[in-house]
Amino acid sequence: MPPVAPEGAARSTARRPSDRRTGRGQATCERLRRVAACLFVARGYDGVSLDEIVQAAGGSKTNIYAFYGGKEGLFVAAIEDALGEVLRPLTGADTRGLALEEGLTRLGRALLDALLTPEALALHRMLIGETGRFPRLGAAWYAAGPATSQAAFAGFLARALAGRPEAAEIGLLARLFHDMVAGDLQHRALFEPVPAGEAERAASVAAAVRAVKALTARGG
Amino acid sequence: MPPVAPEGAARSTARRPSDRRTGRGQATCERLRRVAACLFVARGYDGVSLDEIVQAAGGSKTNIYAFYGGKEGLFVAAIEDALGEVLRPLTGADTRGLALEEGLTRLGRALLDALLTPEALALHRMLIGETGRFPRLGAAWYAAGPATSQAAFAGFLARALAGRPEAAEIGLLARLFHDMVAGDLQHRALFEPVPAGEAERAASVAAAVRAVKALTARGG
DNA sequence: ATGAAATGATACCAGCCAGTATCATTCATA
DNA sequence: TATGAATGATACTGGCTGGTATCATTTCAT
Repeated sequence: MPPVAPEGAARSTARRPSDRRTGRGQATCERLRRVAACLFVARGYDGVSLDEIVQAAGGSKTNIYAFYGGKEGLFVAAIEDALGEVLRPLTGADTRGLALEEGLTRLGRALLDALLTPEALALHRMLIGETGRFPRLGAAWYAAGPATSQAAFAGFLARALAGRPEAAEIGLLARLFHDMVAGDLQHRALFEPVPAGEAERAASVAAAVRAVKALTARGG
Repeated sequence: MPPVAPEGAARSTARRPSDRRTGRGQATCERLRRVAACLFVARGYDGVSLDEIVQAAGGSKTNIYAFYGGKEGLFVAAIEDALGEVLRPLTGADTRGLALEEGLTRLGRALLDALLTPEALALHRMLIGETGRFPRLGAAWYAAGPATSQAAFAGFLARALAGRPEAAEIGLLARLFHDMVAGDLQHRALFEPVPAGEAERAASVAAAVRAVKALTARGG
């Protein structure tokens, strides 16, 4: 039997988060996060047990409590990783020097292809379901997803339109373009097994581009 | 001990769905469905236990197996009810004889108010999460929600524009209008605790209406 | 090298849950 | 009113889960 713990010290034998960490420990820690992200994204928080994660990743439940404090901590860490991973392509398109139509088409298509990825859809689905329990993750998704891509659209529009509309109009245009490109296809993809194919994506982007051109042809 | 069941008959004492149903039974059956809908919508399939439903609704687990065959059956029945309930306002707006701007504004606002209801948002969230397990329900939601309201928009546009654009363009316009009105506000509402207020709703509808007017001013 | 700390494997606990069984009670109907 | 079916209450089963405890093994700083 261990000696009685001094006043204020941990009274149980629960493992405290380690300060020093072994190389092996670091590897296990990352493996756990990667595997957990995959499982959590596919089946949600309640749908995955710690035993399953451990069995797939190696290590042991002890690690989860030592590294992440518990199931919730592992979940948050894993999903924050996945967020950055899935939405990275949103910021990748290079539109310097492109004209309005060409640039919007490229940006819109990049958005659509990123959002309709199976990984992005699964993550989106899961986050919507868990927003009640983990509000911070939902906010992070919105910030990294729609907010980011709308900002990218706005930046391009400001350049391409060379200040013709007022700044406030630019933001609105960007939002409308975003919704016209992605709204319906993403919505349907969340409920159907097979996301829209090449033809539908191109048509959706083309329609949105035509709309923006019509909206900017006169004063707005 | 019951006599040995004849060949092919139910071998266990599990209660078969009843053919005759008592008045009390009918009442319990409906109470179970109502209460279950409320709980399932709020917390999802796994988040609600049969014992909890029974405790809140009265009756007993026996009823659930007799009336609905099990948890899944009760879930599907309850959610199908809720679908019809929540999306009913979508079809309520009367736009006969209204001009383009006035009619679109009224329809758009009706859509937005229906979609941003706490009940609709909770149902939407939950359905997205359970689509993997219950694909039929997701399809039913899309059909009763976006598809229905897009059809309503298309019907009005066809009347208000008096056949000016071709039919194919009408459908596209309706979809774009739907997405411009609801896309961003609904998306945000799914992740934020408080949905958009009066000012934002009016602004979103107004922007979408202006866009449609601009798109139809010339040939489309 | 060596010993304290980090890590791994495993068993365990308490609680929850879907589904079933059993028996008491209530209802519809003849 | 009498009777058989429908309904209600309750307990049980088998399985799973998050979290903890225990002890063996590995790592790494000294």
